[in-house]
Amino acid sequence: MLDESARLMTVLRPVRAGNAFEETVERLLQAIKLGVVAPGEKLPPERELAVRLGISRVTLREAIRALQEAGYLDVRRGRYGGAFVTYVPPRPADGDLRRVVADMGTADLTDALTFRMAVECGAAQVLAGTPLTADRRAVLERRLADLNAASLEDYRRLDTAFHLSIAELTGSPLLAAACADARLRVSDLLNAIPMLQVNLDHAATQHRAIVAAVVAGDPDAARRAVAEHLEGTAALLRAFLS
Amino acid sequence: MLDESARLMTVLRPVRAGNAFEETVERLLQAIKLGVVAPGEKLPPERELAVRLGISRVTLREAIRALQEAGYLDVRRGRYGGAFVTYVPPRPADGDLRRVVADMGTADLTDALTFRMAVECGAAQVLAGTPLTADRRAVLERRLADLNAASLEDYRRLDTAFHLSIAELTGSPLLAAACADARLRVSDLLNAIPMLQVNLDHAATQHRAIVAAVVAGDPDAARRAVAEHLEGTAALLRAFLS
DNA sequence: GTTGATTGGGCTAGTCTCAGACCATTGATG
DNA sequence: CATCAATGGTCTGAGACTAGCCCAATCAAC
Repeated sequence: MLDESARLMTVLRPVRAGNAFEETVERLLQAIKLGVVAPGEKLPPERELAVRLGISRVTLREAIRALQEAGYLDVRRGRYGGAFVTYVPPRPADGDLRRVVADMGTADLTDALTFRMAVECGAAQVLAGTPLTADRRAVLERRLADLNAASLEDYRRLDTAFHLSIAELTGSPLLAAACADARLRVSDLLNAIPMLQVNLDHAATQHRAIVAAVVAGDPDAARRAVAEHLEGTAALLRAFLS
Repeated sequence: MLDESARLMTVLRPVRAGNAFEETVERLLQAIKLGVVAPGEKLPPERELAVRLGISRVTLREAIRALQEAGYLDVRRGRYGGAFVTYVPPRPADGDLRRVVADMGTADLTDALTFRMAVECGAAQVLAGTPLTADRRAVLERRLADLNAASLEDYRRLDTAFHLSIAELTGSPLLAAACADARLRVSDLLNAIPMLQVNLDHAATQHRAIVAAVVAGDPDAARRAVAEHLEGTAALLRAFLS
């Protein structure tokens, strides 16, 4: 990765990650696992969703059927029907984390963690560096409050919502997409980490620090706060690499 | 973008940017415009390139033919033949910038600038935050020296190389790809900006500051140095939005 | 109940894309 | 000058994907 060919690797990477079906399954799984569509809610109607995803309804339906058979969705016909999310993130059990880490491979893991660190810090910095309108500030503080009031059941979903809103509030779709992508790549890991009260308290303090720095308009502090927050996760995961 | 639906927009975005042909043209144009394949050099052989891009040779050849007809490539048959890059970035003329900005639209422009700011600052921060081996440090300083010694003809290409090596040196392919993507989205803009000596001198100072901060292992300073550097470009472009 | 709007289910004809094989050209090498 | 390896040029049959259409089920409203 040190020589001239690094950029060839970067730019001449695969144009498509797989076929349309696979990519669609992946994308829907994103929406479900990131909690964009919460358990009990339903996906948009097939026709609308197909347009949004830029694929045909046939392909979308194949993907939905795969997720249905895998137990993520419950599809019901007729008016007020739809594809309802049944997936509830399982409570992490001992050994889950080690298994997930082993499944990913150390290279992908460090790549994902590095990527997440860069884009989330960048997003926080950018957001802190621009004047925050009152309503945007309200959104951020609302997400923080929601997260602090969350049950264990909802915690990961609302944590995701909080983190992603930082990127969304910058107003850059590209940045929001990058952060969503980064989050997804570590979501299996996060779901496998036991949620201990001491860790949650620690995270809550860090979340408040992030919001405070953003509201104060201090890019350096925002960057540091996010970095510190993510470093906690990274350090925990790195312990499993040795 | 402030409500719940922001994440729906983010996650349920199009699965594919277009058909395989269009995406391939775009990707090859990246390689050419970013100077990954310099003028006079040739692309890898079709068979190899098709495998790398994950597409069929037929589709790749259609893309190559399009770029040939558009004047970017000169394709020669036989041994030692290949698709040679003929494109040389044109010297910016007055009015180019205004036209390019108008073509992009203000929304896409601010999106691209914001995205670039976030990922490049994030990359510099990450790189500064990890111990730099001697050879990696040498690569970075080599790129800086190359850039400082560049002719006007080579400047943009080597500037790209310098900026991208920061992301590449983090060792994260995802981050490298994000930075390459960000750079590409502003490359037409950068190419339309007249290269004035005073600006080049200014940029050179900032580039040195970035390298110094990275080498010193100071993430905050690195982040600030990159932010300041990119802010110059952004400010110049924003002037065309009013 | 009947109706009507909304939603999933399914079919078909046509286009895009692919894998693989074979042909044509070039030019360094012996 | 003949050879041959590397490279672009071309064809074909199969599979993936799409657009558009109509059918079937459901359920609130009347």
